[in-house]
Amino acid sequence: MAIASQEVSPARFSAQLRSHALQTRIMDLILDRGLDVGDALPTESELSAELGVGRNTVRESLKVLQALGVIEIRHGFGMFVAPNNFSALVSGLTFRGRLSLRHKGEEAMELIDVRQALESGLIGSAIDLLTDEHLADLRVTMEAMENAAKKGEPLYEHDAEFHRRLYAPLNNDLLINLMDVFWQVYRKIHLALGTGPVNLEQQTQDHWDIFEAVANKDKALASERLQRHFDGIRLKLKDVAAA
Amino acid sequence: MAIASQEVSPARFSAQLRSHALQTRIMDLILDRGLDVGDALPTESELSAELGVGRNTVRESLKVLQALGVIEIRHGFGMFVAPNNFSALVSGLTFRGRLSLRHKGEEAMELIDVRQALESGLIGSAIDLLTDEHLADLRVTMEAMENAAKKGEPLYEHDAEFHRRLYAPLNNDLLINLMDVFWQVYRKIHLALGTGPVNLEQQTQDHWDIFEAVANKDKALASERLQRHFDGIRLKLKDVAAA
DNA sequence: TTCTAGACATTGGATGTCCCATCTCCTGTA
DNA sequence: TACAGGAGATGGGACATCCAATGTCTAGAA
Repeated sequence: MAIASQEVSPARFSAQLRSHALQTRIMDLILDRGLDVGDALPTESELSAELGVGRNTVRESLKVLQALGVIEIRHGFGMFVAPNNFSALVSGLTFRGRLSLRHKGEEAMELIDVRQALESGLIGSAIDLLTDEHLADLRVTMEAMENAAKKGEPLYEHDAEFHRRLYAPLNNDLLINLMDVFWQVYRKIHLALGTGPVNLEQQTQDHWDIFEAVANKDKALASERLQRHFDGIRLKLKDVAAA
Repeated sequence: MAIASQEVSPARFSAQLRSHALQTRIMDLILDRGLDVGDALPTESELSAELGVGRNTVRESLKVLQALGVIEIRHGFGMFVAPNNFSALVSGLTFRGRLSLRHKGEEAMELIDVRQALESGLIGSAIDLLTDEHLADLRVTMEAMENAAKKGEPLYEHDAEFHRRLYAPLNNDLLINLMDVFWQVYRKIHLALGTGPVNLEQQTQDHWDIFEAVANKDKALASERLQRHFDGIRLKLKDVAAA
């Protein structure tokens, strides 16, 4: 079989393009059939037959699509169109970050720059759309963070939750996902470097300050305090990297 | 062979985790050996032997790493640590965008929001670091855009180049890559929708306006004009999606 | 010295086989 | 009747092996 003859089979196209083309064909198949998030894809064997390529080849593309967050593979059950989620990017970006830290750690700094720009740039819009409910959620998160700090527990999750909820009013999944990715990458790099001494109280106070500005709907102050928050993170990262 | 017995072989771990673990092992191998961008990885067979898994299995993970931009695979030659590049993300994000357009196109709008926040948020820092050389590059790009517009050619590439150069002073590869990804995704979605009527002159003038503000180092004005630029894009996208 | 053809190493792809994870449904029991 | 447990079907996971395709490098000829 292998009816690859259908296409002109340019043979000059680099293999990389062929591989990429297969991924595209599968994505097109999903779109053409009107499959939506949660819907099941054909089985590997069916895809292999329909696309005229071996099952291993199909599997390689499917794994890539899984890594790209396009589909979700459930062993023994089937494959499904995945909900939006960028967790896949974490691996790649983390690798980049760790690779760069061997040199000068510049790329890790770039990541902070992007986070800073995104967050301080969007805080104004977020405040515009902020409701009392959102604010209540934020306060709950802050209280949880404070409790954790008193117990000497790491604040990773609460910190992430705070930033996630801060931008929830924007109702922008892409943004939330991106920020989550950056956050996780930063955390992994930080852990890989070995955490320096952390001042839990200072960290909590920083967030309370931001919270206060947001609660008062003071856009300029909130933006400024976010800027400083990231400046602090940047300095800390520089210290750790130097050690 | 298949000396998987080395590890406890938990067998209870979901397959997804095992797959992810293999990718991580390969990345760790790269980092442990001190391989740098451009260096060659062991061959597929060697990896298969070293990691104690079949070549097909290794290949699946390698394809994923390629898709994540971690490695570069050259048919018939070998595999190498890839330079930083996020082009892989384009596929996944484009798929998301097209999927969302079947509904209300919200996710495409989210993409514009993120671009707007990034660009208008960072233009200030970019202007701070702007040199005459950067400015000259920008002017060249603008002149090329104007020429293309006069000939009625599409401005896609010049548009992308303009934004790329606008933030070149920041020397932040992550940012440039991200913006490139967003831009390409936007373009693909736009093409998939069928381009509506485009006003080349207006588009060029928008960019000249931004250029002027940047050349005058007027941060506030540049930021505002960038905001309006994206507002225009957003409106246009809404029109096309509605049609 | 320069160009070309072929050997070689390495990845690309196909097929078959077996294993094992998950779900479904049916049966037996309370 | 309702619930629990297990058998079977479905379908992905892993592997071995073959051959094809391709980029590199080298040896030989002009």
